[in-house]
Amino acid sequence: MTVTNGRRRRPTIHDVARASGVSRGTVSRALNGDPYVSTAALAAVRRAVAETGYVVNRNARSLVTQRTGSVVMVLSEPQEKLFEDPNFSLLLRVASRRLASKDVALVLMVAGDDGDRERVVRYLRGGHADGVLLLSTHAGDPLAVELEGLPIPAVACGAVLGRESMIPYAAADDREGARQITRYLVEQGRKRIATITGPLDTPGGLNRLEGFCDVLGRKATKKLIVHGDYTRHSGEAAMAELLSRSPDLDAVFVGSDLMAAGALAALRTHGRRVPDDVAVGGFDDTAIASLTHPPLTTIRQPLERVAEETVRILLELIDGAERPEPIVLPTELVIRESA
Amino acid sequence: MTVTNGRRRRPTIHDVARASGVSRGTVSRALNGDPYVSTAALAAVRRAVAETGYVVNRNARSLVTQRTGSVVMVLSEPQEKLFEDPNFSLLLRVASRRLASKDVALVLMVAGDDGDRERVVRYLRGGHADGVLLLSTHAGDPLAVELEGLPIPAVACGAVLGRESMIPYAAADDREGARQITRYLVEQGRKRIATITGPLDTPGGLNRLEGFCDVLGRKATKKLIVHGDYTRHSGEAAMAELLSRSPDLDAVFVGSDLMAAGALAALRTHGRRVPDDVAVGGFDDTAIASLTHPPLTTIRQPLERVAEETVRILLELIDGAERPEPIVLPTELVIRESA
DNA sequence: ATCCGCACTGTGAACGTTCACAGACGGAGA
DNA sequence: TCTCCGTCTGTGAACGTTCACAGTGCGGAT
Repeated sequence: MTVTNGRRRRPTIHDVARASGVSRGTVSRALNGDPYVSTAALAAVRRAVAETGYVVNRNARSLVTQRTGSVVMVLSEPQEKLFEDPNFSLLLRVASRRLASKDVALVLMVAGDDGDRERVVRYLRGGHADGVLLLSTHAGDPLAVELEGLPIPAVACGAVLGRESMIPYAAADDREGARQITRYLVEQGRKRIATITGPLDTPGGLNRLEGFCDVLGRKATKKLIVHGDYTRHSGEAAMAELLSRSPDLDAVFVGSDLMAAGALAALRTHGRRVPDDVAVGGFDDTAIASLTHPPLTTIRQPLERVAEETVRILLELIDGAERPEPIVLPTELVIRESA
Repeated sequence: MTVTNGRRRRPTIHDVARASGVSRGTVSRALNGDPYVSTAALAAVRRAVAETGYVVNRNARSLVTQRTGSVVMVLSEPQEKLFEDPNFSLLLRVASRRLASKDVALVLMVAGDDGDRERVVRYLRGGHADGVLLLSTHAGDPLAVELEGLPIPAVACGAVLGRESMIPYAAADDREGARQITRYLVEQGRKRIATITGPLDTPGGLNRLEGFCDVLGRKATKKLIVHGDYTRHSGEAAMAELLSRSPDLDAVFVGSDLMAAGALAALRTHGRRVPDDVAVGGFDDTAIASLTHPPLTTIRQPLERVAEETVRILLELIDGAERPEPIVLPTELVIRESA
């Protein structure tokens, strides 16, 4: 319990060995749960550790084990976009918790431009992490390709388009979620249903559009499909575009809550009542969904579970497991007032 | 440029030494910018590094230098609260960028409960980081005290109440910001101005209340002050409470945008028009502020600069600088429609 | 009585760096 | 010619672990 050490130096395993009257090796074994340690030795070591305030030096350990006990979370978000994404904090929080419980440190790196990316690769090539967690990686992201050349397991949170077979992932079932809400709009008797998608190089953009088309079939004409970039502003612009193309539309499925908030603003500007004239469906069920007027009917993603599964897969991979199947988790329709 | 190494083993400094025809020591010197290296040797080393794809092993380096090249960011947010805080992503992003440019890794740890806290302290005591960045640390957080016992510099993003003199920080000028918006409400001719504060164990809670009182003086009666906890829901409840206490109030300064969104909902429920009957002022200028109806008049915090300064201070401290003065940065009134 | 295996322990080497030290070389000053 | 100094280089030791190996002692089977 002696917290303040008289010396400047931190206690080492030698100090513990001396204090407990056993050898370095035995201390190491006791600390790492090796079964071949007598109960007497174990107790002595425990006491000595408490006495000296010893904490293992991970650097020294890593040096010999070639394991770092840390993973990197890479955000490959081009610009400040991330800042607008409320899902991110949650993902980060869950992952960090999960990893901490296994005593694995979480290093965060942002890979916005080429320089960033190079830094990430250098860090990983240097062997400073045991694994990589990929967040919001777009189709064609060069990082995904570079990662495959490294002897370090990588798992994505949400599929990396075009690399689904190379990089394992856990994700929400975007396509089925889009089907759920589109079906709901149809059941409500809506006849002319449009959609505002996210960027088509993201799974959320592509898969949700596909789900939309699955339900509407040939009714999903080009005229009723506009693309946004997940920002509120793009939702507003896309909605205006849709209204000018098809003034008689009576419903719109928007690929994210934030864009839906923008769409609601545009609808108001154009004098449409929601949901009377136009029903609006969102996606994500972030905090924003209940803040809008009217509150959004939307699709809840099981983000906590996505994060948990992503981490689980990565840890298993680090422990030498074989490449797992992707995990796709069900979504849920949340009915509020906008549809 | 040889990316794929025939062997499994990563190249070490010995490999570079062999490839460049100089000794280990010279390679090390060349890599670390020691002036006593001939230009010929330097060039040879550079070439060999490129050839072998060598990356320094930080563990080995740390082992001898006693420096890790990484800092920990600790979020001491009790529950899922963080999830609701849109400032967090921004802070994280800026800090991560800033540190990356100095080749310092950012390790993220959440300190929600005692177990978490113990883990953080153990990690730091183990010497695994050169410094600590504190985020949203409340007054009386035991972590702040424990940190003072460690030989590792810590800097807070936003003051740690009660420890201002012990833990350096950079923060927005909460008090003056609150004065700005309260003054604005007064200038608009509002007579009975209430406030909803954040928790008083946070600087945002305490200082903004003080700024409010600075302007209103004895007019700031207990009856017109209610406390929330930064959640939307608490803002709604607080507003209802205020309306029942003082039905004739004509303005309210709410300590955060999210709570203000809740307050707006309560006002609507009670049939008050905003800003006609009651003017509402927020604080933060997060994305939410422009999503509400009407959009919020609020105070913008210079969060990017706060993050930058926090990181700067920490890095200087790590490099051996003396304890610096706290940095307080000016806020800005953003006028929208709610007041 | 001898031998074997089991439970446990101690020791030397290795992991990949940096750092302090000592030495080599060449040119300038005596 | 000799010495000295400044520049540059190589080498051994150290950082704090883990791991493989080589014991030791003891109880039970032969």
